[in-house]
Amino acid sequence: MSTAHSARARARIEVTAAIKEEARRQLAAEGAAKLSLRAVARELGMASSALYRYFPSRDDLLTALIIDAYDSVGEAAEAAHTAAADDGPVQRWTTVCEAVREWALAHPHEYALIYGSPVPGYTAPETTVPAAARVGLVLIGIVRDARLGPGVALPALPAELLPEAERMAADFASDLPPAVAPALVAAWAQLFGLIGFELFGQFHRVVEDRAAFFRHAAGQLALGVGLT
Amino acid sequence: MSTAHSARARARIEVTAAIKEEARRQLAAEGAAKLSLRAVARELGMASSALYRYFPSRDDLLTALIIDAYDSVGEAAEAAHTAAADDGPVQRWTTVCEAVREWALAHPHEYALIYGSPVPGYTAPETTVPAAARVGLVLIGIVRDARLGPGVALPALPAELLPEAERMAADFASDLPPAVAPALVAAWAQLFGLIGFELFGQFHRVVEDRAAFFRHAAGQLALGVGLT
DNA sequence: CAAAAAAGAGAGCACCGCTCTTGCTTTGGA
DNA sequence: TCCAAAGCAAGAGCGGTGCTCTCTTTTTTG
Repeated sequence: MSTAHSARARARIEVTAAIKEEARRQLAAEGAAKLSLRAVARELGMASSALYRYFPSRDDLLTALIIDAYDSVGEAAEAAHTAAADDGPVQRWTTVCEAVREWALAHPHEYALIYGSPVPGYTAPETTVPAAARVGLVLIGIVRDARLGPGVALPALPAELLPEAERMAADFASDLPPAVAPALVAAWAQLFGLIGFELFGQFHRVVEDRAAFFRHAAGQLALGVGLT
Repeated sequence: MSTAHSARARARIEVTAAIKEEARRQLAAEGAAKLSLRAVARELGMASSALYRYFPSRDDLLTALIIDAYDSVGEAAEAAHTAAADDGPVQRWTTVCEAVREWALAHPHEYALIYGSPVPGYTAPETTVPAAARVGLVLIGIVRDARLGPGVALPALPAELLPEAERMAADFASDLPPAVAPALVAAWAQLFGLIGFELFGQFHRVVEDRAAFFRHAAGQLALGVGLT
């Protein structure tokens, strides 16, 4: 047996962590495109071939970084959520959105890795799903906590969207009215549209005071999901 | 002189077009990351070094493809706009949004090239700006044509956003009330958030009937910019 | 203690972007 | 008309990449 306490197992954990750490350094410095296994190995003083004992391919290393990035932004959102526990729903929503934006501005290459175009052959492994959901869960939680009654000003759904909305609600918002689910998903996607456009330069010469613009847009998103 | 009519100049234009065509083929087939100058040259039966007479670097080739992609999606939006000239504003807005979405679904790698994470060393040249603006101009035009009066249900702007909104309006919506400008930019970014999330797999196991979902979300965006 | 498993190291393959040098062809002015 | 200049194609080569294979060393385990 012995998965945990042998010296070799401990060393493996440490080396794996060191590889990821150095890879994250290079990712932050130069972007995913320039992340090189050989450079990581060089920096760690090991032969590049030895690195393949820990990550069978460059894509596997990237996948590990992707999961970490999802967890990192998820943690940022959760921390902002708990820190704003005493505020009203709209304020709480806006605070979480701003936390996500600030995480993105602080980690642009990591953001690009997870919310930009898929890097290699673009097959996001199933492993990343739970980590990817964390930000969404925080947003759902805010709406859930607000316990909006059925009378809130959410527009009626068109008939063609009704089954989809009920399926969505059953999946991840079982205690909320079905009309909320599509609005929530849309706001979730739109949030990252705003952040991505800012980060990737589409707001160049279009938006100057980006913090104020984002705050207002995030507040509007909150209204769109029925928060008041 | 002689820019146009020498045999050499004609050949240059043809070869340049052939290179871009083959590059676009590879881009569509494998994505920007796998686009290789050597492979393009190989496919065209020329030495890879000869290709550098036409594009001084791989990034320059990519930039040319980026501009073409912006023009392509811009044309799609404009065509949808003119085709829907008889519809009401909301319907027209939705139609244009759907045209952009369909272009993205048909050209995913091109979409990723222009709206995903910046590919190489991420310095979008100033040349791309006019092409990049085309979709936005179509959306502005719809709102402008709708000639919404000041009484439309756009929420009041917070004080901190007022100067920014006036600057925006002066820049690209001089004949519209200032409150429209930030709403328009936000809707523009959110539109690509919706499309990007669908295209890059974030809707996996979240949204099933994506066309219906998108149609509804696009309609909500129209309301958000004051269309009725 | 010996066999087995894990890990490191090196050489090598095929590919990449890019540069430099060497010839050949077209062009345009004297 | 002829000839220098400019434009173009091709080849060799440099340093880099991901990845594989083989060989040796180290650690774990029965």
